[in-house]
Amino acid sequence: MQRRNTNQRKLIYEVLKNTNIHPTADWIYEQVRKEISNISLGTVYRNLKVLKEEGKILEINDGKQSRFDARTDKHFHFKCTSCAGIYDIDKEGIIEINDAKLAQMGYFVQDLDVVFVGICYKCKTGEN
Amino acid sequence: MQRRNTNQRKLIYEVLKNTNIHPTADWIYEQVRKEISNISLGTVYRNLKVLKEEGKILEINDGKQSRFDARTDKHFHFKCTSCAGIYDIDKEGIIEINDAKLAQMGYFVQDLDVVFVGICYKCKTGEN
DNA sequence: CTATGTGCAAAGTGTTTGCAAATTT
DNA sequence: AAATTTGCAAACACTTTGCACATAG
Repeated sequence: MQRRNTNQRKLIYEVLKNTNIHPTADWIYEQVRKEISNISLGTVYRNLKVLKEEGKILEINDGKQSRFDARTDKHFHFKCTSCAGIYDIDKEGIIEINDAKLAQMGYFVQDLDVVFVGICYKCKTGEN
Repeated sequence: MQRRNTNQRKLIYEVLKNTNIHPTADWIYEQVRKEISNISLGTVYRNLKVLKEEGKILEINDGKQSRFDARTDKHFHFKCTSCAGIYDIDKEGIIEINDAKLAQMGYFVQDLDVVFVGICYKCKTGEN
């Protein structure tokens, strides 16, 4: 399939690249609406799906809603139980995995989803 | 709130304890229906919520559906991309986490969700 | 007896889709 | 010109909820 580079698609991707809050489709829709006021939510969903297929963005499953992330290099997430914020955690030096043991058990790991759950600095110190 | 031990609740919990497939609410509903034929899906959802509040079961978020797990001790999951099965992975000797570094970064970790994604033995060897 | 739980059906929420018109290439 | 994409609204899938009746304690 020969993809087109529509304004809608470009802008949706731009909006997502310029935030680090891992937004929902609805949040992206509201942002994009500021520029393309008659865009529909369906178009946002369709383009997020396309961008995901192209490997340009990731879908994060957070409860019943999907969130999206334009950062596609391998990294982890931290979810604050107080403010519900999702933060990026660089991979390096955080986790060590025993792949050999997993393979021995019959699980051939290709990917890894890690979500740390806890309290972020702001919430802990009452800065909010 | 003073909880009652209804047949519905007991059976839902039993069904979930006796499987390791991390079923959906609907699967549980179908099983329970074999014994209590007029139970409603709403009752299944309500009781799963109660059991979760009581800490007896866990809710696992898998795409748009919730799955449930009566195993509440700390463990990880492996999700096969081929058969979509979810398997339990014992915690021991699988992962090493640098909590100190995370705390240093301002993330105070209380819990950890890990999902390994890959191919299970059965799918890899074509046993299915 | 009374607070808690149930079955039912309707409503809610996030997401997807069919279609005719519009747009990209 | 042809194929892709759009806006719109309706449809969908999963989950929650209001209510009158039932039941555990």
